[in-house]
Amino acid sequence: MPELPEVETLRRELAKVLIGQVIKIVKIFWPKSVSPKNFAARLKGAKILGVNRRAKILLLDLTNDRTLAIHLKMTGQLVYHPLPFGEGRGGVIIGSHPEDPTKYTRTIFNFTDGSYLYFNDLRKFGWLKILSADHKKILSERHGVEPLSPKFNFKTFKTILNRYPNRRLKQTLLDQTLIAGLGNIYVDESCFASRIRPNRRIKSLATLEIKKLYLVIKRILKLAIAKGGTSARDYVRSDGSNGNFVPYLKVYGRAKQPCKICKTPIMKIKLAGRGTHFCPQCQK
DNA sequence: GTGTTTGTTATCAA
DNA sequence: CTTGATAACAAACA
Repeated sequence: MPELPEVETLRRELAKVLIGQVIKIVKIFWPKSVSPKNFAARLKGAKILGVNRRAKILLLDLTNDRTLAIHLKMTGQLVYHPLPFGEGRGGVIIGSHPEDPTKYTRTIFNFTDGSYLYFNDLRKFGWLKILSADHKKILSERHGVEPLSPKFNFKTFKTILNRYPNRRLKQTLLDQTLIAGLGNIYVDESCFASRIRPNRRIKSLATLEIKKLYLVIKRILKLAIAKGGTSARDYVRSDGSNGNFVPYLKVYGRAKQPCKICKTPIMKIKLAGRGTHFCPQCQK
């Protein structure tokens, strides 16, 4: 369930270790995850010039004006190993580590300095694509505003919401073509923090409610990034460790548990096809 | 065997 | 065009 804060955490961590790396070997264990067909051959010898993010997609900018785009979907992981197994690490040969390759490792990148990047993905929904500059632009244009960019101001947000006035709030917040990067966790958390029920129709929202929602979306995303993201299930950081945002979750994954504000049991319903958590007392 | 988990796209229906 | 629902992708877990 990597959403914006999780992918941004990975982007920051991987930028530190991947920029300047040259790809030596690519091993593919699940070919359906990658494209085009000559994926490995195309990447061999490519140098990583930049590590960026658009929506929930990680973008490794390469030489030759190509970009390796990575979407983790629900269960994808990117784990970086500074040194090959059995070597280095203080000269000590060590056994299995939590971040070692698993039965869910779908692709391995080996760099010329001996380090590795693993793409793990239990459910095989994630993908890795080599994009031309044109296709990268198309990909970007398919997505809406970045909620942490200066372009995401209150006026813009109101305009975006009003695009579909009859939708339920949650459906619009999840719509990647309108706002890029929110997923099930941060939508539920933002609705709670703004005290708005996620099933409210957009057109019923008061200006003050929209203002509150606008502010809490930015606040929650920033805090979640600062904590390294939410490891509710499969997501891990680039060193294999967990993110630290779970203790800050107020409704997501807390069905039937007492609301942290009023003690009322958190309700869980199905909305926009997704499990949706809210406090029936605090949220109106 | 059943329902649930979720990001995204496709498809169908009103 | 809007909206809502469902399936598909795939695997694990209760």
